[in-house]
Amino acid sequence: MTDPAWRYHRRVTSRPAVSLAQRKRQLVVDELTEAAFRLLTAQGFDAVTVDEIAADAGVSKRTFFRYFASKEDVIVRFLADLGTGIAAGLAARPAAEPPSAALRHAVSVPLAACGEHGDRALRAVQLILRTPALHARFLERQADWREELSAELARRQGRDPATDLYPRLAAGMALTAFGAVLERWSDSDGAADPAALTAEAFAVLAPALDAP
Amino acid sequence: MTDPAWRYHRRVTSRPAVSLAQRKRQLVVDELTEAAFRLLTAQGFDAVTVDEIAADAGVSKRTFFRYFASKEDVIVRFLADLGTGIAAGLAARPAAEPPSAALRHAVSVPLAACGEHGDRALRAVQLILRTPALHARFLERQADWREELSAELARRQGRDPATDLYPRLAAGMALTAFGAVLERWSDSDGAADPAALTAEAFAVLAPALDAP
DNA sequence: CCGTTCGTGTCACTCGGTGTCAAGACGCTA
DNA sequence: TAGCGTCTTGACACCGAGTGACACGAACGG
Repeated sequence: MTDPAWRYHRRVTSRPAVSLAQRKRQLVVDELTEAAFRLLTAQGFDAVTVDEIAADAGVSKRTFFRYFASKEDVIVRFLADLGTGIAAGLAARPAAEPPSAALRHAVSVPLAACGEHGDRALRAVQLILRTPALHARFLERQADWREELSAELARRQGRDPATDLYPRLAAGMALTAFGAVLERWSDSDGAADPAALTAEAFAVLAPALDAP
Repeated sequence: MTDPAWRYHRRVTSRPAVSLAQRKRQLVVDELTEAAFRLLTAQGFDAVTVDEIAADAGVSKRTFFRYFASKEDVIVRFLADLGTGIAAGLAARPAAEPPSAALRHAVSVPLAACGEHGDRALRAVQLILRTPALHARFLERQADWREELSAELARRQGRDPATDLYPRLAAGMALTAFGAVLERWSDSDGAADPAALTAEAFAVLAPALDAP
């Protein structure tokens, strides 16, 4: 799950690039995720038990918890994985770029990934935003992203995060924008353009983000 | 719990101002909250069961859940109740006041209440910020506050929340400041001054909050 | 004094989540 | 090909959060 790209590797030598065991593990992950999505989106989060998801995927409940930390994890990971690269995305931006533009690009990475996945990502977002338990877990993840973003911002601008509130606030603002865009996108059933919404949101935040 | 002021009413006629049943209920709430605080702060959130809290307060587990929706609720409610008035606090500010100042005052209300409760509030905040399960629930509450704040901001400025991102973003910024202040206050073991931190945070946000 | 209402404890149950263990599949080596 | 260690799995037992049902007793109203 950490690097989905492996799935497209092809065996070129007598030894496979990825082991059989790895492929089997990925197969189970996919099957479980698929089953969870189908059942949860159809019947609601609370109406489906972990046993049902596991049975639908053809494994035991115990095995489910060997792959996912919690019932929420199956769904949240879908988005959460997208956000892990957010701080790295910021680090990749040129140092001369103003914070508002750099942060906008960093946040656009997971947002763009959302758009690509199309229907699956949209349903995940809608399910998360409408289910309190999932929403809570998602916010927890966002708090982790905020720490990373904050640290990277402090490094980038040579600020001391222990005394200076700016990095923490700027990271929070960027994620506020992220959340707002996700909400609009979800409410519009995918009709709204995430990139346009992001630009609009950062236009509002820019005066504070780029203040001297 | 919705109106703690009743506790200070005194009986002036032959009929008590509040019924015996009400006072008994409040007594149970206090006892349960007290027990939860003592046990959870001493041993950690996961190391204490609801049965233990209930037994310590002299009631059954079933009764605990008649007063609190979940184990997290006992602690989170402590802060959550403070935040319910945030939107009302904003509504009470003069219409001519710039958003940054109005929001700062609105957010200061629960923050000031924190300072008054002294040690109890500090321990609650520290427990919440250090316990993932509690943190998640707290963030959920904050999301509720954000909706209220957002609606009140839209009303206040005559903006349409369906098309205009500003109210949603401004509310998010205010709560980002709130969270940052809480974090600093918690990390400093109560040494930092919430009011000063709040002023500092809103100085950063003001350019975006008050932009034309 | 009696019927009603309300709060409570007990019991039984569901479900999320974990520890343990034995059995099977795989890879390596002789 | 037989044997051996490693990894994954399912089965089972178990804990704790949370809920529904019911019966009991105390307070309230007539």
